[in-house]
Amino acid sequence: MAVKKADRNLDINTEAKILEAARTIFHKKGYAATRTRDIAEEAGINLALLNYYFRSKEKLFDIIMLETMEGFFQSLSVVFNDTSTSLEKKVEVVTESYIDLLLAQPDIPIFLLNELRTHPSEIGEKFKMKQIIMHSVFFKQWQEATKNNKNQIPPLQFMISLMSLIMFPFVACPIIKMVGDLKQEQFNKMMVERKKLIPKWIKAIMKS
Amino acid sequence: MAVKKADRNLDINTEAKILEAARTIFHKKGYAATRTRDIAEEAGINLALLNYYFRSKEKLFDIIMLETMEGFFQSLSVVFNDTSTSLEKKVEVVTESYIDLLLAQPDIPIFLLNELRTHPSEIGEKFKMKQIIMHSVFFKQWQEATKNNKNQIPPLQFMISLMSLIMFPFVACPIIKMVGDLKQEQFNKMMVERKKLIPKWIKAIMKS
DNA sequence: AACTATTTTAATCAAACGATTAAATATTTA
DNA sequence: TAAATATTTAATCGTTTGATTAAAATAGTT
Repeated sequence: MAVKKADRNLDINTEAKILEAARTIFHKKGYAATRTRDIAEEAGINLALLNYYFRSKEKLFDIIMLETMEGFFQSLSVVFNDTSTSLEKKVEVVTESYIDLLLAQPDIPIFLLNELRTHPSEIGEKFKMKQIIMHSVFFKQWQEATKNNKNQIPPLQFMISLMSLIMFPFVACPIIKMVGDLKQEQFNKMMVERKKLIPKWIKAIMKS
Repeated sequence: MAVKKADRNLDINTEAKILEAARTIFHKKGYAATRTRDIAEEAGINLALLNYYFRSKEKLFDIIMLETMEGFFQSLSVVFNDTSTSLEKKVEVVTESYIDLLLAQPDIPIFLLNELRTHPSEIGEKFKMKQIIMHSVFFKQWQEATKNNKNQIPPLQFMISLMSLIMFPFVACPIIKMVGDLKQEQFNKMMVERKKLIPKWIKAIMKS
């Protein structure tokens, strides 16, 4: 009896196990291609248990979706509103921290983008992304830094480009590996290289 | 009777109608979220007819997938191997033609990327993308142009960045619209702006 | 130990979905 | 025109899938 109790405590909360399995499968396959039975199997539990804890596939998905978006935009918010760092430093920090994040969890961008495309975004509206990004310290610094350029680059255009350079390679990973005939390890090495390249390029763009 | 025949000729080939409907729905929802009944309804035909013409959902999908990839990479191949234009001109042409393509069919990049992620790529291997891109005139010109730089940018890194700047905004369209509080029309206007911005930025990067 | 509440399972339901069949209609060919 | 072929439909089959139910196992409490 005592042993059994110890065993139970070892393999975490059942709820947590289900959530972890759901995260894995949803991130990998997306909502539509995911079967609740897959999640149950991955979690090592019965299918009925999943519905007992989370009522429905959609409710479970909403939790994962919300949690994923939060995790993804939080880092951005923190870095962008640091009043103690320069614009250039922010670019370096954002680039480095996001590439690290994506190396650890490469499925997240395409998961988010693909689900936001299909699911008309009830979820997305919960985030005050507009507030977080458009009124950030980063944005004010950018406008300050480029106000003397003849052709000032619109802040949103700049923002989009920075995020493109950081995130797109992970979204396009399968194609890049095909075109460049790379294995996962070589691909990752390239992404690490980009931590240095992207800030350089951004500086070059700002001076233009 | 003559009238009926005329009617029939008007509404194209039934096969073509089904293909067009399949293209629309698959591009919009992806394979897993698409129901064959949706395609039949969109095409204005019976469900059985779809299977009569194309045997199965998967066979129909493969046709659309192949056709979509071909269309998407062909333009690239043509521009990249034009021996009569300069490197800078090629960047301009690629940027402009691809942004035009994506303004007309904005769903294509995320459709392709998402399907390539799930479906282990039997399809992808049919394309000799490596040949097309890595041995293109464009690549040789790039290496020539940057060979005197202290830190030569690896061609594949450059290629990735160019494609990122062009394509990612369309993939991230829903988020960008949320962050910038934009309507579709305003978003499109921004993309048109980028036709001029991206070649400028690329030049700035090349000089660095 | 006895009782209650919680957790887990096996079995099953009902709807959704891809696919098939057999028959009807239209078109082409002889 | 008659026979043969191609096109289209209504009805339905068999699986898959999300969800439920009722009962068993376990944990917690007195």
